[in-house]
Amino acid sequence: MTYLPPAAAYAHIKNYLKEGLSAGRWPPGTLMPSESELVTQFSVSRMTANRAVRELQAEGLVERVQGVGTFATQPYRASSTLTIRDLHDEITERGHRHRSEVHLARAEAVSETLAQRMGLPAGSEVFHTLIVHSENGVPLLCEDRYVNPARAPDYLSVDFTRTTPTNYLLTVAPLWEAQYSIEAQLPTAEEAQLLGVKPSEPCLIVVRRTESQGSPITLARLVHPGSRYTIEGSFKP
Amino acid sequence: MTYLPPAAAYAHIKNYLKEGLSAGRWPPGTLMPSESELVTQFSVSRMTANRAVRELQAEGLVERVQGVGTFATQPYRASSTLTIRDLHDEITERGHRHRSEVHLARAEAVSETLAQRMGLPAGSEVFHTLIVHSENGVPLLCEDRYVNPARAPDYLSVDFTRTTPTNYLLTVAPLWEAQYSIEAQLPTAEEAQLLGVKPSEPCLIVVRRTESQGSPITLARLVHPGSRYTIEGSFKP
DNA sequence: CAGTGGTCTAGACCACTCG
DNA sequence: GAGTGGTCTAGACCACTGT
Repeated sequence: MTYLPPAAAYAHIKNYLKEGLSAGRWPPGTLMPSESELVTQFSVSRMTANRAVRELQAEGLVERVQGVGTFATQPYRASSTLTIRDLHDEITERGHRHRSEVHLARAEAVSETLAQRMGLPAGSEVFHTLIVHSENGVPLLCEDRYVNPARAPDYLSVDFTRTTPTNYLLTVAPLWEAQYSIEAQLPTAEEAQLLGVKPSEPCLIVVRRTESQGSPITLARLVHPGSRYTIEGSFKP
Repeated sequence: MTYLPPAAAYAHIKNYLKEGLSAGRWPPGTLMPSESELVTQFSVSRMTANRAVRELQAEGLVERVQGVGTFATQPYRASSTLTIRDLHDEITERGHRHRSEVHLARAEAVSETLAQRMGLPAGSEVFHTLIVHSENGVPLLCEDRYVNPARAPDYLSVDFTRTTPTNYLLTVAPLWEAQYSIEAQLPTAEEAQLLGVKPSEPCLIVVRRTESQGSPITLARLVHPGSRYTIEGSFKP
């Protein structure tokens, strides 16, 4: 979106509708102008009006029902774009030094519960890594990760002091889907020791499971010391 | 998107490009097919090819540069849609009972630091509420909130045992922008007491600042007991 | 200059929903 | 049947980038 001749017509229409929504005309659930109304009101072709409304739909501001009309949405779903970044990039972008310590990297037989959580057949093998990431020498993340060998057969041969599992897995299987949970917990004794924090230090724990095209890729438990790490973000509707 | 005649042409093209990206053709940064190439390859009009590529751009899968071409993106930005839900809806959707206890609701003069954090002029007044939300009688959230009176003059007269501040503020000022941070911390002594947890219990703390059209709306500190609450979500690229 | 993306038009056909 | 959204076309003009 670099080309903005004083203003594109579809953008005009989008603005008009957005401001109207913001101002409370068209309360949630009410009918909004139809495409043909916009066509006459703004003297544009239908494709242009359509694009404006379709983009609002993609942004979640309106709902459209074929044969019926366009409706303002209940905006409590204020969805946002949470950017999951690779910790390595985050650190180096701050101009700091990132280092990884690999404490474990091996193949294991899956336990029953793990097989279930990952969606793997019982009795199969998984790759298991335990890596501590630090920023300028300060431990920032303890990453306990299981990987589906079928999706990343060379995983164990990767040098994780040079790249991160996240980064590597993105090259092997881009375009994934993920479920995550974020919670506050005390670390396990081992995690506390690896991170160099007291066992009583609250930690921010992200559990993330990713899959691609229906088959699981990885399950990771990311433990951050609460005193050293926060997730930040912003969103616009 | 209810109407899918066997398959829309633009969707065909999107799929073709997505699968190619997923398969590793067009590694990150490389040039992708131009619109005119897609036009001949798929026998469609340029508008149709354009729509396919434009939607991929909106999804963050490609970058486009006018006069140059379309490029595959570095996918480490795996952006997602984090849905900020109203706790009341979340609880009632589980079939449980939500109750709010209002511990504080008054106007105050802003402190200097608060004025700065909210982006308000020093010396002005703000509304301040402190509400504890519980699910089936168990405290789940301690909500400490400051509100800009200019944006919600009737805020203090709202009955917060019947609606939530989030809900009310959405009706007053829809379409907002927000910055948030998520961290793990110990609660303050007051918060621990209000939530009925030990002061040593890790808490998930979300600090959210919202504004709309450049003027601040509210600043909230949401404290959840770590043992009772997790943020969950999923995303697809 | 040729090639790219950014936008727009004036039609068109279709599927769906409602009265 | 009238009105809605969903899609598509075959052109067009423009701005930008490279060589």
